[in-house]
Order: sequence, then C-alpha cells, then structure tokens
Amino acid sequence: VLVLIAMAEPSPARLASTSGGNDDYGLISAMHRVAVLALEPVEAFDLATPVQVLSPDRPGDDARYKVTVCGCRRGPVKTTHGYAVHATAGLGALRSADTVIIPGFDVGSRPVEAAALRAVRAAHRRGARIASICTGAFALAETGLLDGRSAATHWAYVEEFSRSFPRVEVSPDVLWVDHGDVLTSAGVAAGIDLSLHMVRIDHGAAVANAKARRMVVAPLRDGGQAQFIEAPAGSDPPTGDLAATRAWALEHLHQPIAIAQLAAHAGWSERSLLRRFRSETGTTPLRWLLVQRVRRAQDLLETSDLPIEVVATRCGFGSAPALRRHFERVVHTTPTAYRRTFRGK
DNA sequence: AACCGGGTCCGCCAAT
DNA sequence: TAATTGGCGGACCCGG
Repeated sequence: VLVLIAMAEPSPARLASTSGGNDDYGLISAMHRVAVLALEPVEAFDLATPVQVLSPDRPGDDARYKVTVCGCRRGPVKTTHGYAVHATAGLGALRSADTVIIPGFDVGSRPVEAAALRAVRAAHRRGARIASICTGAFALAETGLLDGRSAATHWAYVEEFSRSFPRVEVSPDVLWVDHGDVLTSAGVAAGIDLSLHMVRIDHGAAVANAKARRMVVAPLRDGGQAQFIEAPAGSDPPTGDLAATRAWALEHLHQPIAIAQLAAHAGWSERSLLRRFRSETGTTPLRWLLVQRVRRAQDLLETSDLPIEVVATRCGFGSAPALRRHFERVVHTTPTAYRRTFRGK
C-alpha cells in the first residue's frame, strides 16, 4: 500500500515489486531496464524528462538504469510539435523492462494501438513497474491498470480523464501518485518529480538529491503538493510568501516548531497562516514538517551510523518511536531497514 | 494497546 | 458587494 497523497489515506494496492527477487524497495541487482514508450504524437518534453533524470550525468559515469526509448515500432515518432524523435526499439523493449514509462501524448489521437496496450499489460503482469507522465495516464488508464485506483494527470485534462475513465479516481491536486506497481504524475514538469521519486525509491534520497542538484531542480517536491501554486499574477504586491518561513523552519527542524512560531515568523495570525500554507504547499504545516523531518532522517540514516535515537533527536522527533511512526508512514519501511538497504550506496 | 493532555486544523462567522 | 482576515469551537491528531 503506497499512496503519497497528503490528504488521502492509502488505498488498496499491491506493494512494489520490480523485477524478480527484489526486496520491498524494488531494488535490482542487475541493471535496471527502463523502457520509455513514445506514443504518437508524443510530448517531447515528457519523453526527455525521465531519460534525462535516469541517465548518467555524463557518458561514462556509472549508469544506474539502462534507458531505451521505444515506440509502437522502431523508427521515427512524431512529436506534438511536428519534429520527430527516433525510437531505437519497438514494443519488444517492454518485454525485458523493469520499468515502463509512458510520457504524455496528444490524447486526440486515441485510441492507443491495441498492441501497445497489450504490451504494457503484459509487462505489468510480469512484475514491471508502470509509470505515466501527464496525459500518458490516458494510455495507462486504457490498459485498465488504474481501475479502482487513484491517479494523477495534467490538471487541464482532469475533467476529460474522469469522463473517459470513471473507474479511476483522479487526484487533481497532487504531483504524482505511487501505488508501487503503477505510478502516475501530473503535467509535464511533474515528470521530473516522478522520475526523481523513482530514483529515491530505487537508490535512496542521497542519490536522488545529487541528481536534482545536478539538474538544478527542487529535490523535495512531494507528490501531495499542489500542482499549481496560486500566484496573484498582476499588480498586487506579493504580500504573502511563506518561502522564507519554510526556509526558517528547515533550519530549525531539530527543535520543536509550533504553528504559533511559524505564524509569528510570517507575521500572520495562525488562522491565516494555515490558509496561506495550504494554498502555497497544498498541505498543512505539521504534515509538511513531519515529511521534512523524515527526509532529514533518511539523509542521516544513509550518511551516518548514528543510533536511531540520536537520528530522531537531530531531526526534531522527540523519540525513536515517534521517528519510526512517521518514517513508516512516509517511506513505508522502518529506519533500520532503510539504513540497511541504502547505507554506503 | 489504550489513554490523555495539549496542539493542530478547519468550518463558520463577524469584522474589515 | 466581493474578498480577505482573524477569532472561536470542536473534531481530530500527536507525543508520551
């Protein structure tokens, strides 16, 4: 059960199992094969995103994934902007993939070729992890793999999506949704977040953060955040901006932080702080704080041998049980198991 | 595991 | 009138 939506509770889903013989993180012993399936006409940005995130920074760097761009057949694939990209493989690439990613495409060109849907279903049945970016969710939904589950797609397509797939519950206000075996993400740039999330699941927070830094993007946008931030575009002075307050909180994570303190820092009443916090981040201060603390704990667990008790204190948890509880909720495993898996990688 | 004291969060409403 | 703010009550959640 693995759904990262700030507000919703997890829905039934089977746990991640990527390729055979993995532990519950979907780690792979051999090279993890990723097939990015370009449906015509493909949204080129969505296509490039996972390739960029999952490929080595420079040729020659140690690769963690073997990424293949494939189409319904080998050869040129039209993009939504007219130019073509070259698929180096056809649907056969899905047969050996550990992860299949479906980027956005022009949904007006549906229905998706039946052979592609069959190949995706077969890959899933084999145990491959299936992910979609943006309108790629339309193709994923057509396979039936999203039935009865929550999913994300581009906010502008939410209505059309729920009309077309009434059995799928669209979450309009999240960046991505992770069911372990099936993942969906919101529009365009959220594909970056989803890809980084997969790196984090597969290789730990440190690797994902390094990649994010390298790409010069925000490393810690969680799935449960608002897709778009309400910005008073126009003349009004940017009166409310909690970025500074959140930054302040991050610097003081190790100590207790009450709403009253945040409100004081921001110069608002508690009630208004709550409202603004939600509109900016899509969640509440406490929930946000707890996730940040867990993230810090992940980092400490990966990079130090400090006892759990000490890790807990340094992250602002009052006790080890408190850390354990929230760690479990966010990462879906225990601190010790997490450290065993990722320490030294 | 159940419990409790205090903090958090949100609907509602009045004030601005 | 429309929009924003802040106070309050109470359900809910968190830490111990």
